[in-house]
Amino acid sequence: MARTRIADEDSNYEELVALARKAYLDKSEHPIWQQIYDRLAAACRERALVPGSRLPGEYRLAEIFGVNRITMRNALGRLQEEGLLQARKGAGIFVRAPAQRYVIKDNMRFSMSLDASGTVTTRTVSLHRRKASAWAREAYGLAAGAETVELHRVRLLDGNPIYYAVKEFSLTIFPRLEADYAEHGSVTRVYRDHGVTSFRRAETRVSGGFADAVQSERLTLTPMTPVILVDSHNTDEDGRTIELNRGCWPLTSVELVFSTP
Amino acid sequence: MARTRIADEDSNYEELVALARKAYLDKSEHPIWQQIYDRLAAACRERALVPGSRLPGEYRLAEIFGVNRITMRNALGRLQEEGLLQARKGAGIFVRAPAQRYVIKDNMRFSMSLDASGTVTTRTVSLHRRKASAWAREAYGLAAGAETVELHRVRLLDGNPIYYAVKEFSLTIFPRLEADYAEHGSVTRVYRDHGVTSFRRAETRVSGGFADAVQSERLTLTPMTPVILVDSHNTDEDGRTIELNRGCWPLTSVELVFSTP
DNA sequence: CAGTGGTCTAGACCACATG
DNA sequence: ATGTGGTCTAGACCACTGG
Repeated sequence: MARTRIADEDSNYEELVALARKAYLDKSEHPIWQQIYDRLAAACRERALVPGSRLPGEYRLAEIFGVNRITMRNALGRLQEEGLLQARKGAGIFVRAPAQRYVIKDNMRFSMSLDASGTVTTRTVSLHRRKASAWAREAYGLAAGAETVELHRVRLLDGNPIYYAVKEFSLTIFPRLEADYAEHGSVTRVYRDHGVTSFRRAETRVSGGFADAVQSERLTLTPMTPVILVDSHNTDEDGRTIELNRGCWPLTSVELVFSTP
Repeated sequence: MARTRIADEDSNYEELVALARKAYLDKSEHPIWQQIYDRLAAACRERALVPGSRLPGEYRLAEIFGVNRITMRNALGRLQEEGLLQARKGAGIFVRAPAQRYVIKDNMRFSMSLDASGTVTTRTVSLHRRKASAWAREAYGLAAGAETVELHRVRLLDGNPIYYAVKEFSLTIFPRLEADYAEHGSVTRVYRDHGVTSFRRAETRVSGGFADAVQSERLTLTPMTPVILVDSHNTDEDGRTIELNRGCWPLTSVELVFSTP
């Protein structure tokens, strides 16, 4: 593994030197940092820089591109905002997968379905009890001290995280949730095992914000990166709320489609 | 007018001095720029800094807060990203209205309705013909050289721009659009005058991006600020597409709600 | 411990908007 | 003509990550 990483870094190095070779345009019209940004952004999107691999350090990069470290940082900062790179203090700068734009159809009847060209997998981060949130208390009609179950999951496209969601369930509705989910790893399976055969997306709220520490870690983004937030809840056929969900996407990685049936 | 602006700037100055008076916390835990950012963000949200007014220059601000100009710029940069401030080269730094989060309900039957605590007004930026876009050619079934009409509008809350939209119409469907809209300033009126009495939102696509030059100017944002983009189209009762719309919101200013009837 | 990214300072030149 | 924000350089110290 370390073997391939080194190979990746080496191939990155050559690619970067090639990118830096071209002369800069007149800097009064196009700032140097923007030209560097453009070249790196293009390289990321073309996968000329290997997703998951590490870049040389900032001093080295500045040297390669023939600019001051601060100028280099300016370019790197924008690339992080767009989710093309992720810098980790003490560790280095890593190439993220370029943001393919996902198309998510929310048909208001079932859960979101996802159109993607790659392979989508799900990783369960944690499943644990907590004191019910205010949202949950209201939606499920719980008393102040009640417990709920929180499920944290990350969706990955070809191994790259693109969606982080936190779900909160009522133990009154799904008493065997923990064992059930642990065994099958599926929420719809939990539904079925508790007699819920039909459900629908009752409401979806979309807003924007900036990734907090947890969200940025899960999505391998630099903290404070802009994200799209999705709050939603599902109801069963009787109109009872059975699931609360709060999801988070890198800003440019998703396109949510709402259409009439 | 210049009178009140000066008064605003003076009151800003005193507020800023007050904000800078408090000692900074240990900077190894909380970076100085972040502490300055926090204080200014809070002041903007409380409207302690007057929306629309100008701040002192960066050198002066740095002096007030007792830091280097670059450190000050770091804080100011984040505030611009969040749409709390707007810097204009050569002109100064201006206070934007704090981003109240709007709740927009899209019920899939009529056009979006907007819940806001203030007064919403609409400003028409331009109405002109253009060569049909690819999107319009496909949606309206137009030939390659066909003309369409483009309408640019800005929505304001209490005078502050929060939404910028570009609509593209077919002249085949609305031949008298230009005169009609010029006279009444209403799209639904244009619909009615052309015999369209019932219509619905057929599809809404939500995504994220970064404001281009035009969008940032219309929304009084600093260029490259993150925004939420909304593409949608309306159809008449026969299912024929009659309107294409591309809208743009400052990232944290809107919450789009999609719910089942 | 060495190397990394994060922060901060100091000083300089430029293009632009405004009066 | 002046002052503005935008850019760039040079050098420094820190906290963190990793081997």
